[in-house]
Amino acid sequence: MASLAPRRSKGPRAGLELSDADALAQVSFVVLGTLGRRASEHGLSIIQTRLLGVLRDRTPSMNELARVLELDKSSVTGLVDRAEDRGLVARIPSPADRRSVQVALTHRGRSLAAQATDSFEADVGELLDGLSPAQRRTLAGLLGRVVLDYARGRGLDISEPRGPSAGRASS
Amino acid sequence: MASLAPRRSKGPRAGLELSDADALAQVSFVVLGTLGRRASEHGLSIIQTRLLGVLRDRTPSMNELARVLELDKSSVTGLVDRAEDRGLVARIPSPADRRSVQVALTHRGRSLAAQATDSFEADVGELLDGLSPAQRRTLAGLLGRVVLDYARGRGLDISEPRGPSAGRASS
DNA sequence: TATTGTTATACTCTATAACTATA
DNA sequence: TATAGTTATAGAGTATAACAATA
Repeated sequence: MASLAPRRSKGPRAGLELSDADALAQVSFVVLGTLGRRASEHGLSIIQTRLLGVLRDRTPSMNELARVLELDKSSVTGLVDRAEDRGLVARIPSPADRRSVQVALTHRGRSLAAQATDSFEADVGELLDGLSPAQRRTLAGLLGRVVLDYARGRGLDISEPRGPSAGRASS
Repeated sequence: MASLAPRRSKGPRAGLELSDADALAQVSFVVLGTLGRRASEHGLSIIQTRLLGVLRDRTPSMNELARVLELDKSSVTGLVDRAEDRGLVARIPSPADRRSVQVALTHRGRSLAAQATDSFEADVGELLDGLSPAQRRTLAGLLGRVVLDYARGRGLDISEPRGPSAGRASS
C-alpha cells in the first residue's frame, strides 16, 4: 500500500506509520529534491552533480560511466558534452585503446563538486536534526548496508578497490 | 566529504564507512532508480507515478499540486496535460472559484498507480533483503521521522488532516 | 490589483537507431 | 564481426516570462 506521497494518518496516533517502501520513496524525494536545489545554486543538475561525484576518485571510460550511472551510452555522451563545454570535465584519449576515452575532472569541476557537496552535507545535517547522534549512526549503518548489498547484486563490489582497467585487490 | 557516489574504502575495514549524506544520497539514487525502472514498465515516469500517488487521497488544485510536488505551476500544467491525454487524471472545474481546477485520478489512473506501487513494494522488499525484520522496523521508523520533520518544516503537517484550502500553522 | 492557470520558449535529460572508427 | 563512442532524432520534464480569465 505504498502511496509514494505523504499521507495523513487516519488513526489516533500521529503520522509515523509508513511502510518501508513509502518511507524510502518519500525520503528519497526529499533528499534528491534538496540535492537538486543545492546543485542548481551552483548551476548544476542532480545528474551533473552525480557525474562529478563519480569522477572524484575515478577516471572511467564512457562505457564504465554509463554502467555506473545506469544510463545509455548516448545519454552519457550528452552529459559529458555539457560538462566539458563548461570546463568541468575533460575527455582524455585512452592509451590502450584508441576507440576509448577516459573522463576526468578538471580543477574547476573538482572545486565545484566540493562546493555543492559541502552545502548538501549541511542540508542533510539539518534534515537529520531531529535524530540523536546514535540514531544517525544507526541510520547511516543501515543505509550503508543497503547500498552495499545493492552494489554487490549488480556486480559492482565497492568494498574492494578496483582500478578502471585493472582488477586488483587492496591488500 | 560526501562523494555522492559509491566509494572504495581506503582503510583496512571493508566499505561500510559512509557519511550520512553519502548514505542518504546513494540510497536515494538506488531507490528512485528502482522506482523509475518499475514505473517505466507501466509506461510511467517517476514524476508521473508521484503525481498519481499524490492524487490517491486528494483532489488538489494546480497550485496545491505545484506546492506539494515542489514544481513551478507551468511544469504542473504540462505534467497534468500528459497524464490527462493518457486518461490517467481529469481536470474538474472548481465549484468555488472559476479560475481554478481540481485534479482527480480516473479509474484507469488509480489502477495503474496501484500496479506500479505494488511492484515497487516488491522491489523494496528485495532491496532490504539483507536486513532483519527488526532492522527494517528501525529503518522505517527513522526515515518516517525524517519525512515528518521535513514536512513540518515546510508547513505541510501530514499528521494533522487539513482541508485543501485551510492554512494552519502546526507549531 | 492580485491570483489561477495556460502558453511560448528554451534548455537539460533520456532513449533508440544509425553511424564511424577501431579492435 | 564486435566494441567504443558519437550523431540524429524524438519526447519528457523543467523553469521563466508573458498572457487571459477571474477574483
